[in-house]
Amino acid sequence: MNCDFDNNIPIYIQVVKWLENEIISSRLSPGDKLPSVRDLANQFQVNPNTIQRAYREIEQKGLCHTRRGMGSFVTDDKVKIKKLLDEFVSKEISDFTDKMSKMGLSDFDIKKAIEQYLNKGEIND
Amino acid sequence: MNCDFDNNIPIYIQVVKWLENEIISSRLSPGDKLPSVRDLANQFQVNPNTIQRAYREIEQKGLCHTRRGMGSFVTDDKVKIKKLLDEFVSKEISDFTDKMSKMGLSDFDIKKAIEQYLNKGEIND
Amino acid sequence: MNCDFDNNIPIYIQVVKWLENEIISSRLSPGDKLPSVRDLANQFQVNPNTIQRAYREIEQKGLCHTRRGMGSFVTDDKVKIKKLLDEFVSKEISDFTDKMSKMGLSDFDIKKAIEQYLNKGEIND
Amino acid sequence: MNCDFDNNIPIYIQVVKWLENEIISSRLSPGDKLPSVRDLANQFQVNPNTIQRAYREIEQKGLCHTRRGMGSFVTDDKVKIKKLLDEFVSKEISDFTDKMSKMGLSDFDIKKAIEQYLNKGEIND
DNA sequence: GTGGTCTAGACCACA
DNA sequence: GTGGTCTAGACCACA
Repeated sequence: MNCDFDNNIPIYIQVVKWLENEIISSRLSPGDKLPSVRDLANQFQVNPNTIQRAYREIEQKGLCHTRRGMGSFVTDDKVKIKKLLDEFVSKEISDFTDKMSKMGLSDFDIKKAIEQYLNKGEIND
Repeated sequence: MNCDFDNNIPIYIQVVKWLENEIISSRLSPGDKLPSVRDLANQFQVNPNTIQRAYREIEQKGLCHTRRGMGSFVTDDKVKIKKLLDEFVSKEISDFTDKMSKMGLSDFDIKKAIEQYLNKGEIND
Repeated sequence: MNCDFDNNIPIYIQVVKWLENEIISSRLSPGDKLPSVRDLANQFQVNPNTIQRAYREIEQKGLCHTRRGMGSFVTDDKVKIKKLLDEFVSKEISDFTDKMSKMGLSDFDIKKAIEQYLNKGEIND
Repeated sequence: MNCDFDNNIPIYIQVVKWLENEIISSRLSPGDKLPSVRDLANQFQVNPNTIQRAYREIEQKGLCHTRRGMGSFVTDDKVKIKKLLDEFVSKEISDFTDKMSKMGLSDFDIKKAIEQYLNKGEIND
């Protein structure tokens, strides 16, 4: 994240996305404590209210639960997390291939472009 | 597009993206007349001011020019359009693979997932 | 309502309850425009943000939808409204009779007490 | 009670309500020893300070008195308890019928709904 | 320390 | 005019 918010999207939405990302990618595990509202506000240099709103949203989605005075914790529902991960990956793939198709790339072009991009990375490493 | 705007992003920005897309994908060719502000406002069911603003933006980017009383026309600068297309494709590919990597997919996983998705489409067609 | 909030319950929750009440009791009909955020804030003498939060909650519950720049409108889903009314009435009745039972009143006592209370009203009118 | 607190109301207030309820319903009789602060804190899984505060409140209302080293005891003032019971019942009845009226139920509807609800219980028992 | 609510007020998007 | 986001900062509930 590194605080580089897109100015055209509400900050709290971007924080929601970031938190969901942390959870479904397992960088935060079930039961883990999320950073405190104040800490994250400080880290991202935004108002605590903005962070709080983001936390409220992901709590409503059932991705975490809050214990007053103690903090917020990632849900223990591993099935839910897995399902969200699968949905996320599927959606990204279909969005990506759709965009490429609209730009005139054939399926073959798409596969080739991906492979070239990934191989380039391998050589660089 | 189909008028399904994301409520969290200014509509004029989404219209800009849509117009750029039309141009760099060659659905609108160099020299083609863009739809009139009124028509597009009507089609997207938004305020003409919003479309106006989008047109102003892509004109500033040099993607179109306006001729008084005649309308707006796609730039004739094919090199510029081609360059934008290449940049767009590169950016989408790197964004996509980055997201997949962050979700824990290896390069091999990514290629496989793409292939599966594309093959599925072939069978269905 | 008349602005007499219970100090022990968050104001926005009380506003949510009030709005739900207006809708399920049909004092506001499907499609009706809700008061503007600013107007209601003024009427209840609370901060617009507080009212906005209440509106956000009932929108999430599907009781209204918001059109930017135009206002919020009661949902057209009459079935949903009817269902909520039925649930509300059932819950109030069971809560009420439970409380009365816990206070030692028999079913007969409860019926009698209700009748006496209602008849008293009739005579007074 | 069963520890299912409403998160939107201070817990100590909910404990006060619960204790008053125990007393005016005669589940706790005049002179009876109230549970110790620690026991109740343990039973409700809340901080002892919270229970302490609730006890202070009902002591101020004259519903119990504390004897150093012995615990808290329900007041012996039966008249006071009876009066509170009557007030409670009256208030609940008028609140209930008011709510039902606001939902558009006539007096007849209210009586009928109560009777149906109570009869249903009888059959099930 | 940690979360929750609320206010006053700024500024933006859209009609 | 109408809704939406955000900030700075106060004050409360709970551990």
